[in-house]
Amino acid sequence: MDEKASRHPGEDPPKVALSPVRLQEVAQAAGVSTITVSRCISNPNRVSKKTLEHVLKVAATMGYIPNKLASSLASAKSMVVGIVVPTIANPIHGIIMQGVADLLEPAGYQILLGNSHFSKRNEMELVRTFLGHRVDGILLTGKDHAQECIDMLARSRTPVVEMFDYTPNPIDVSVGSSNFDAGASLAQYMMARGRKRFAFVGHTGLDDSRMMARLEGLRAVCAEAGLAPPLHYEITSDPGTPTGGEVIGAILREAPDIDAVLFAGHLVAVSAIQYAIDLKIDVPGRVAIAGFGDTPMAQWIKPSLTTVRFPNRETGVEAGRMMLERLAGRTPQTRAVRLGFEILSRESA
Amino acid sequence: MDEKASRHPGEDPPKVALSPVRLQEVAQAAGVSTITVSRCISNPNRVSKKTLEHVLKVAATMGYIPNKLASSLASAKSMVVGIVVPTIANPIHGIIMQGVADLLEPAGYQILLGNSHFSKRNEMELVRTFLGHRVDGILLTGKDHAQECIDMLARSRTPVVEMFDYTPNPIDVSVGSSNFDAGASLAQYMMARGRKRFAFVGHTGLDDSRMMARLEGLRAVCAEAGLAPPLHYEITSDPGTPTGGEVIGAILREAPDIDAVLFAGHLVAVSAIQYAIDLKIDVPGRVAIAGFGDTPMAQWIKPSLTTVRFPNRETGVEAGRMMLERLAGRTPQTRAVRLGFEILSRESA
DNA sequence: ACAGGAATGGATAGCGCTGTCCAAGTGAGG
DNA sequence: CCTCACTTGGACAGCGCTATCCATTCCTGT
Repeated sequence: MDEKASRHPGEDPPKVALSPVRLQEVAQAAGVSTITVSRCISNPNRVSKKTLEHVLKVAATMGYIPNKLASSLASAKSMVVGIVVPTIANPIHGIIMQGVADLLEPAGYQILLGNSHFSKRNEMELVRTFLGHRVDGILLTGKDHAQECIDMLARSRTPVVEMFDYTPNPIDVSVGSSNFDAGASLAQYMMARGRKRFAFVGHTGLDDSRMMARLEGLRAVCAEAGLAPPLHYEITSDPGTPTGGEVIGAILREAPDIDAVLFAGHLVAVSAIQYAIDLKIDVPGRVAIAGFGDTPMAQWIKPSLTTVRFPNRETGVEAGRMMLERLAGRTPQTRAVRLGFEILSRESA
Repeated sequence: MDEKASRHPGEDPPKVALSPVRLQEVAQAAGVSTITVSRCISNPNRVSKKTLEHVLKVAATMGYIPNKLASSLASAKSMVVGIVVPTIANPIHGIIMQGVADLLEPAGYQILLGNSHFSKRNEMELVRTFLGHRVDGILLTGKDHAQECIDMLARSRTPVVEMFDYTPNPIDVSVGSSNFDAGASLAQYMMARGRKRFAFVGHTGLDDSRMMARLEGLRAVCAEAGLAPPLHYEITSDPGTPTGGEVIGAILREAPDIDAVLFAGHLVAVSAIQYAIDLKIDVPGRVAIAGFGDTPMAQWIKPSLTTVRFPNRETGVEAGRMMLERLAGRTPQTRAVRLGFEILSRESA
């Protein structure tokens, strides 16, 4: 009926891949106009029940799958949100993403995923790509971003949720916990139990600013209490192969007055406890050990690990909720949501 | 110059969101045609160096971000691949995905992510959605899928990589390890060390068929060796809160001749060892304990856990490699790649 | 029986880009 | 100086869908 539908069966042999069924073909088969089929798919209540059922049946029979590319282009809504994490291999980000996904997927949004590998530059490139895909929203991990990235985001008017770290000045909206506060609280917890000389073990390099913020929190509390500034031991292990344990012996040898060691990661902290047991170091008698982040193992080990639990899943869920709000065109009254953390007081400190 | 470009500056006030710069506007500003700009973006070597530089500079100045929706629609190539995992919260899938992403991202592909929550029905819906987005390829976790999903995939002619489980009959191509073989190998390892009476602990419910396959492998080896069939203890804990430890006491009480316990998960196995120590059960003297899957903790615990290491990252990398092959239009000679596993012989068995 | 409005379906014109085909410019050889 | 191959840029026609506006139909109240 339309010359545009230049699919002359039999004229030339079908291409290698049989091209997918189009809206127009469904319309033709169902004896209605294209727009009616369109409405059946995306606006069912603008069509009578009878037509709807008929069209849907024809569409199903033909195996019709609407082309989202075309619909997104025409409607300027992609129903896709982009999310940037430093690395998916880290379960923390997996859990946060799961929280996000659990909110967004039921609402009909798809997730475009990108790994920044802790690089602001990569993050910016990912944001550019996402913007190219005309995502309806973008979730970013952390609070520090390239200025160019921030500008690009602002110009695009795309809803942005920054998550994980608490920041009072988000690009758009944000949700997270304060690592400075976590470090400070853990220090206070230790001091309340009589600890006076602190060491901090972690690698503050690549992993954005979180580790550093924890150390800063510890430092601030020590300074305020008139204690000696904490010793800082940098370890540069890949995740999964911590040498954190080895460092505990060295610390006690080099600085025997140390009576509390904070490990930036939970994995290192657990391994340190194991090492301490092997070395017959009394934990927490001789030295208290604590970490950041929780893991099942932390409670099974003897002595069990005192640590800070961050609400990762809650962060993801809240981030998803906020994104949904922004996607609906609303602006939440609190643009920066501060989530707490919990000191799990166990045996090691 | 073109009436179609109906953006009369100043005629009516700009809309709430300043609409993004279009190819045509860049072309106009650079004094070239639209197609030339298009080529500068996606086919730079079809344009003279001089024009290229000029156009790129203009585009950068204007903050031009090409609309991938439009380009994908026009070129029938989206540069997006979809990937379905049961849940991103599980680090195993995170690691596999990281492997996939490490191959695909540098090649310019974006990743559309979906969680099936262990449901074939959800998986099918995700596949349908992905197909709607006209992804260039789809990666699926596991080897069991809804028939309708398989048919849909076949009809679409989209490259498909099934990963994680080994299957000799993939929809398209596949890569993974055999859980049956892993169960069998671990059983043989145990038998070679004199173990005669086996128990298997795990929850074979939700988590697709992997746990079951491991048990089947164990069963087959027991049968072949003329041993009593293994006892099967079902535990139904959520991940992260295993009650695996508690079951070990019960097993030894109910079936005192058991001298080897296989745990379907590594987390449960580690917790079981902790419990065994508490209960003063001699491991591996009284009973050997082993698991599937490795975790840093497995080697730190005393006694350290004998377990099967699956090459998760390698699986992801190989899956990414195969996808890239298929995306390039090539079909690898081996359509089903069988990756091995490694029995990490440690102290607990 | 008939106006008035809701409910329903259709025609038209793009969304922003690229594939295809063609025109113009460029340089080497005769 | 002209022809021929080659390089470079452009015009045109869609990709498959939806927004907008318009034409029906169908029901209600008077």
